[in-house]
Amino acid sequence: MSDQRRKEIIKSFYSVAKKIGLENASIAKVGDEMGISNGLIMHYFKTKDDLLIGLNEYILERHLNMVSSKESGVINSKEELHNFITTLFSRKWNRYFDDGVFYSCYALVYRKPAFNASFKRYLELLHEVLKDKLIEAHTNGVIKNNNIDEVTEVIFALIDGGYYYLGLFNESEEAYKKQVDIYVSYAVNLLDFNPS
Amino acid sequence: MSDQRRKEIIKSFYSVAKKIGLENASIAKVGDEMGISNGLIMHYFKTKDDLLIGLNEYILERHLNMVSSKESGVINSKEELHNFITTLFSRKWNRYFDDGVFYSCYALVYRKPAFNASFKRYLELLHEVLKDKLIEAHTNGVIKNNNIDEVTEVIFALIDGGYYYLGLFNESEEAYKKQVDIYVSYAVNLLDFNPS
DNA sequence: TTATAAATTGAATGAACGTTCAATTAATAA
DNA sequence: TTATTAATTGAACGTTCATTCAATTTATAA
Repeated sequence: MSDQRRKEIIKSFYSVAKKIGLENASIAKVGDEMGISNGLIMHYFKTKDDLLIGLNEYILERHLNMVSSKESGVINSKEELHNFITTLFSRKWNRYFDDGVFYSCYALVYRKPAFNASFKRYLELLHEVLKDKLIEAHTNGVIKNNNIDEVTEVIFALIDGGYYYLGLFNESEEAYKKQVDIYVSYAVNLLDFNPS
Repeated sequence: MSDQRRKEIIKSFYSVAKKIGLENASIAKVGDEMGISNGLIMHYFKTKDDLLIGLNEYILERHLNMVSSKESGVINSKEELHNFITTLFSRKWNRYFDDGVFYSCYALVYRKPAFNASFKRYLELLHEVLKDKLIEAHTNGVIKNNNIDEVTEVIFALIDGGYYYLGLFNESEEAYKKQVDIYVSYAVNLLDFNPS
């Protein structure tokens, strides 16, 4: 099956990029990692750019799936919503997920239209996930704020900006956790909880 | 003068990276751009990695200087503070400043300790600029909120997260401006202005 | 079994890469 | 002027790069 091989190649490309950086990940190294010839990779991807686009889509889809699956539960209480938002701020994602490769892909957004389109779609879907959760929380009377659209955007700016800043620090430091708490508490404050 | 040549080379490296991406900017291309031999570049930078580190420091210093110089005025009114914060959210920076190259550098933070240290220092100084402004505004009775440390961090998360998201959109779109307004208004709301 | 298609190989291509270095030119000091 | 140092050249090195392709193996269908 051709689609499966393509996915295998993308995964190996990702694994190589993780180790040595996206800018150093070459076709030959992916071939070595997989124990196949470089010619075979070129058979499934016309150019290296195609492979890169494939990797980008794979990464974004993977992240989106992880976030979506986390939110399977229904929001019926302040605690549940608080937990969900805390999860969004956490760095546990990057265990399945390399921050360096991710930002290397993001950087391409400014030069390669395919990356821009991919990222845009991904981010809009990601925001949708939180938005749906907040709507649910509002419907269930957990929160009072009904300006869900705006609050979603603001919370996601906090998430992304916080992630960017905290990428410089060590997760295990006390200062790291304190900083996350600040972000989470300001995010939660926007929601105007009903007394429970 | 040796230091000046080094800076010239870094600037040309930056200029090449802007055009074709940091990952494609080679020593030979920088030499071509400057009309000098590639050997000369290696004379001023032992390795390409040294040149990359030089570029990173140049970019961050440049950004920091631009923000610092913007804040020369004293904050004596709500309007002045509002203007300053709006400036921080704006994308006018990237006229002197390539977003793609910037994020490519940031991505290296996760693999190269020198980049991590550089970025950390830069971001902490950058936060300091806003913090000082807010302290000033508080001293001058413009704002009441005296939890300046936290508010600074939250506003900067909004700035960085907003910048990240809006990088996908066209600056001239109406939606872009609306989104910036949301970020700015939420940032300003944190400050608890005195009636003027 | 045989014919056809798909998957895979691996060598070859030319270009570009970072780096080294002996040779040359320009600038500075004695 | 001459001696010394610094700036600069450009060819050469060995490697790696993405890409091409004819040849071969493996799978599928008739």
